[in-house]
Amino acid sequence: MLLYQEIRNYIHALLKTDVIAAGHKLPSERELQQKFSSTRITVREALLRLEAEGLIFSQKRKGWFVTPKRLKWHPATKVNFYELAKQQGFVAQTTLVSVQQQAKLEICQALDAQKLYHLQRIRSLDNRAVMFEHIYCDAKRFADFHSHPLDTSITDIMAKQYATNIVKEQSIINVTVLPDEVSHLLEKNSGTPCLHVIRKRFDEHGLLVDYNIEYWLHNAIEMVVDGQ
Amino acid sequence: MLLYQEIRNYIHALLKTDVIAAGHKLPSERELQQKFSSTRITVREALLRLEAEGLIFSQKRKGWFVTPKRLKWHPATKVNFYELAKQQGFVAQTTLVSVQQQAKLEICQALDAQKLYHLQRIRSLDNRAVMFEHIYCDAKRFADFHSHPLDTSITDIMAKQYATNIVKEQSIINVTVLPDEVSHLLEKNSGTPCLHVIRKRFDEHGLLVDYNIEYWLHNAIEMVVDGQ
DNA sequence: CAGTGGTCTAGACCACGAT
DNA sequence: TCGTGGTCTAGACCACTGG
Repeated sequence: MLLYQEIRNYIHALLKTDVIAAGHKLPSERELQQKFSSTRITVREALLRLEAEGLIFSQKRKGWFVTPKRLKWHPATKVNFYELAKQQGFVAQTTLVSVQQQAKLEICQALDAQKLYHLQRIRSLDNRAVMFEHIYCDAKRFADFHSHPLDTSITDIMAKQYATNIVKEQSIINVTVLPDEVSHLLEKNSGTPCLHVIRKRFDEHGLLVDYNIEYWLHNAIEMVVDGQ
Repeated sequence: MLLYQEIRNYIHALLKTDVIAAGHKLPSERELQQKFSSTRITVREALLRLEAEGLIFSQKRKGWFVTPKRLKWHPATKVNFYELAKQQGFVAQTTLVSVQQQAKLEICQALDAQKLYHLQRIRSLDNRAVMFEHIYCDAKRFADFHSHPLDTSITDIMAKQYATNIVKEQSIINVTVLPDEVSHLLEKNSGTPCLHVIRKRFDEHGLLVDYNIEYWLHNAIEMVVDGQ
């Protein structure tokens, strides 16, 4: 049996038997190294695989922790993040990182807009940052958008303040790693796995309302897709 | 700038400029080590991140290769794998690994069956194995199932031979790593990232028809989900 | 057979966190 | 200040691939 597999199995067992509960800290790399008379490289081999598996995650220079349960997420239905989280026993939070007006060519064309609002937000579950998103929408259609509380539901603001309702959406989802700017914002290491989601939402006339790029930590969600 | 980031950027550039085309081999780890006056550990740090990103993959002891383009997959619609692949310019293939009759308790209950057919199959695109699946269905409902060509479309066989049509399905999707048995079958390393899909399919009476567990290489597909 | 990636040892220095 | 993980060096042996 490979050594890193033994270490992996050992930690697996710790998690399975709830010796270490969700959110709690694992023994340090050096402790594990001693326990298995090995080296940090080999210990990290095991830890990185467990991270890829979604069972543990690291916080920069703080340690390795057990991943909390995943949020069940329905990418095919327009859901209110807070509602969804609450139903599943999480406390959800949204932080507005920045609001800008700008004009990214490709997205302007998609939205048929001259100028864009560009929001950047972070979403957290139980105080754990799990998602970063860019939201782009037409600055003309949503005039004075920044005067609304943009750390709440954008869908609600669009519906109530701009009589704009989302009736259709499309998501394109890839497994990849966080871009370095995003890993920095989420206080993650470079190379952290994630789900990259491009989400387009349309109104009743079939017009594109907003264009969103989301990065979800791969271990924070479970997707549920109903079909046909 | 970190050394492994430099190596990563270097390879990024090779891919971006098509110096190395999809499916082709990267320089060996030792070549890269020399080029950057570094060590294999650091080179592998870069390669593993590029793998997590989905840009390259390794074949055991053969080398690192550039990932071909991803198959666009619609988990919310029942699709014919061959059709889908063909439309996107891939040659698809299915290999039957095993057929058994058995009685796994949990799945028997879900299917309300006494005995199950249990198929194991591998699916390939352009001769690259990209998915492993378990298919479970009621052995009584699908009597003599094994007498049909089980390396073709199960949906078709059920429709044509058993007058059973799928009208609804649900998928639960998680990002994780291949279980070791599966990584072995797909000739992948232990710890290879994947999408783990549990797919349940129902007939017009709302009865569960089959229960599938799929493991897709994370770099082989892109999910497209339409909503509302 | 030589070359490849997979695994492993035994160290080191650093930035940052907790205290 | 001390412990943490993040990065890096300089080697090694092995199983397996390919010619």
